[in-house]
Amino acid sequence: MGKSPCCSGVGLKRGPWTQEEDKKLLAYIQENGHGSWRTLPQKAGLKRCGKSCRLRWINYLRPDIKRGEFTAYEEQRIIQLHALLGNRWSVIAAHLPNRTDNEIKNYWNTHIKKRLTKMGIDPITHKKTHNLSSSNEGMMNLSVIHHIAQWESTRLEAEARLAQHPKNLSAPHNKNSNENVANEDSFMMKPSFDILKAWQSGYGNTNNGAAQPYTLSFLESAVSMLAMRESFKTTATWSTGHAYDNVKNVDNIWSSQNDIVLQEDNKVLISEDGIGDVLLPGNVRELNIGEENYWGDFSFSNNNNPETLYSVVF
DNA sequence: AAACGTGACAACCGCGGTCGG
DNA sequence: CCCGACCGCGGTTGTCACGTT
Repeated sequence: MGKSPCCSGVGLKRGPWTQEEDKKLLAYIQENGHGSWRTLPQKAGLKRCGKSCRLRWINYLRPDIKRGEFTAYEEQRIIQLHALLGNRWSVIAAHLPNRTDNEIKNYWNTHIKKRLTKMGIDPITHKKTHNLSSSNEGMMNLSVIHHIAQWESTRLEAEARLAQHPKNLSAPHNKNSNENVANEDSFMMKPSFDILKAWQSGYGNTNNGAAQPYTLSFLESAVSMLAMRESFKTTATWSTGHAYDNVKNVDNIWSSQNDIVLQEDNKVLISEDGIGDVLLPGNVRELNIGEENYWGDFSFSNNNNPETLYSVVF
């Protein structure tokens, strides 16, 4: 369409913003709103192009932006959303309150991408790329296997939903972004949120130093997780006061709510008594989590219904 | 202390979609 | 319907801070 480059105008400033410029932009928008970005710079007394102003506002000056390090919860959420959505940063950002798409994109490129690669996971496809040979091989493999299984699961579910309701696939870059997100929440995003519930109870320790338990939820998956089942096959009777009371004889022991606690020293305490909440001496197993994969993963299956497999993420 | 390398992230660029005349 | 202006997105680059040699 032959558009002129936005920031090539004569006399327009480029590069890092000064405090003075920030003040001018902030003051103008707080007073008048941004209106047309094209005309804003002149009105605000800035020698910048509208595009540059918009970017500065959206990615830096906006008052509702949350800055600082990403929490483990946010990181997990990014990974899961990326597995489902790919590089649709704006959609991913819509599900991480107060984070910008640019910030998430940068964080992905500089942190998460490298970590996944190191774990032997292709950050684009979320599939395993090679065998691991680190000292944490066992744990790393579990993590990788689960990551892949989870990705496959979300992908298959999303595809199934798409096949059932193709017309519901909203067009990208909808002008009305809120509407767009709402559609995805109720439709495309559902599998992802099922998984994400696992992290919603918080992370690590509380302010007073007490261990904070996780609230776990489970995603039924049709994906074969044989490798993981073999690794952790221990038959135990499982009975809890929680939502899965009716499930007995679970292959693996990690199953009820509130009985897994992540400690600061990268270990996980697991209650074997199935009571949850209270980790009684003698009924606790200690489990090392790989140095960087605090999404250390486990699954268990229900012997009464071998077809039903669950994934647990913490 | 200087040069160099690396990581983090802010900022820019070009493309495609949307809207209004 | 067409076309140009505008906006928003994702990929890429630039800049700075910090660590290492």
